[in-house]
Amino acid sequence: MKYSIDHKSPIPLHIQAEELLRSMIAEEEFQNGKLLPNEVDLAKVLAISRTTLRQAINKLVFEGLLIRKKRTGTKVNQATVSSKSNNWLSFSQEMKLRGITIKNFELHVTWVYPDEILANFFEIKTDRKVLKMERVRGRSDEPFVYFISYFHPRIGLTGDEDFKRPLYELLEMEYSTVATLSKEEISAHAADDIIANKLRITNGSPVLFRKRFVFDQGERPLEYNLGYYKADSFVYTVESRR
Amino acid sequence: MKYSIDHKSPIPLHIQAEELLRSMIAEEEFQNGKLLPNEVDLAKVLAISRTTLRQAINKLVFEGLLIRKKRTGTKVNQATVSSKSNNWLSFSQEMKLRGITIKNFELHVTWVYPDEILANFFEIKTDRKVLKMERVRGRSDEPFVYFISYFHPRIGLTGDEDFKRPLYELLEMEYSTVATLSKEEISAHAADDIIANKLRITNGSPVLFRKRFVFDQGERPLEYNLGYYKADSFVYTVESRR
DNA sequence: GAAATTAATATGTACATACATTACTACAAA
DNA sequence: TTTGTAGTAATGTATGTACATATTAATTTC
Repeated sequence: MKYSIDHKSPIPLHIQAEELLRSMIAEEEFQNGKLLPNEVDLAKVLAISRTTLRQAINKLVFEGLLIRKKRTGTKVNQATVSSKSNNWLSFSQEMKLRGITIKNFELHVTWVYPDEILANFFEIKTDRKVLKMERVRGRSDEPFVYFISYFHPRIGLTGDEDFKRPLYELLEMEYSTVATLSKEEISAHAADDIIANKLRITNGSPVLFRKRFVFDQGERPLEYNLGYYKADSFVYTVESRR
Repeated sequence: MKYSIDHKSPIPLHIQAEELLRSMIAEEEFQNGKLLPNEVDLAKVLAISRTTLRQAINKLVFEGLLIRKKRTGTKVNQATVSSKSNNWLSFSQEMKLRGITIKNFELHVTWVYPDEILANFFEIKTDRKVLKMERVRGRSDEPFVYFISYFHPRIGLTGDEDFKRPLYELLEMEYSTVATLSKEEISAHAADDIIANKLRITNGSPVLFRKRFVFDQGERPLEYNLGYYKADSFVYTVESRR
């Protein structure tokens, strides 16, 4: 069986089902509009109840990844090209979901002294070094984002970690640190020398700038992240209700 | 009983329950952190099954309006209350809050035929005219945003309204149309001739571009709004929790 | 051949039920 | 005072079942 579910695992079945559906979604044939197996059959194959399967599907429908249609079936939502704000997929996962393979152009990890702003956010003194990570990423030979991240020393990162793994997974698995709250500020800027160079664009070109403050469960500061996106390569979507 | 559900109504019970929860959420005491009735009891009071009630609660939890906690209960997510409602301040209110007085530079109102995209969003034919509003606003003698808005003919705007009043107030008071859902896309662009001219910047300068789809209670399309903000004059903030 | 009818098939709604897990409370033991 | 333990109250997980509804596809009728 290609897909299967472990009934003995402590991980809830609907979560397993959700993960499984996500990997199905990532597959090319479903990306191209092929219908997923119908609920009754799929539930039978996975040996879970239809209710449980629907719980998993519902979540993805809500996220906008799947679309249901009566008498027809359920398929991947092709219209959803842009990302949802409250979905916490990491950058690479997000891109993978859209069939874009990410290439890392640069990856520098160093220890630096924080400036005033950073020390203030982390609630530490400026003589305590923090881990800084710089990263340029993009598709094929075209970089489109330049990230700078600072991590709170509390986490316990050494700098020798495998930063090619999804970041939040790394933090969650290895350092039992879970990012639960993020405050972001988005604005447009003109690229300065450094950024223009990293993104291979001309000085003064537009970039989307995202500043991100990430907190853990206890609302303690975790990460300070700056992202410079080449214009038109990134669309930020927000949905709000009152 | 204050809250109740009509079992004879053709509207699904879980939808009725959802609406009911929304009105509970709107109440002050719950806004202030009071726990909702527990699921078992509430289901009993409403005479629906716990499963059905959970279906309704789940949706609101997904939306981030409610937060569940084991052994404690379910309550309104206070973090979203503040930031979300902030999001819904109108432009001039928002600016007033920051001590900036807004000046209107241009205000054009015309009737135009919608293009394909707009007609599709409004779910109307391309031969039905819609109201278009263009606006340049800023502080003292410096314009910093160029808005283009299209309004659904259903609303009943004539074009002779006083558009200097706050927009959402106008719609709510005079046309009993309440905007409840907005989907936004934010990206960075280079200004073209038209935009550069409106904002008095040079061609190719960075602008923050915000595309906004606004819906009413019934999720029917209301307004399509394009906003071009001069770089550094506008920061978009988002807060999200998982 | 066109229009109306019927059947089939997928998701949609709803219930009753059971046990698991989490985390708070209170009390007892060390 | 601290630590352990049992009880309890809430949400979390999961199943089986039944019928409703919408939409496509096939069939019959005109």
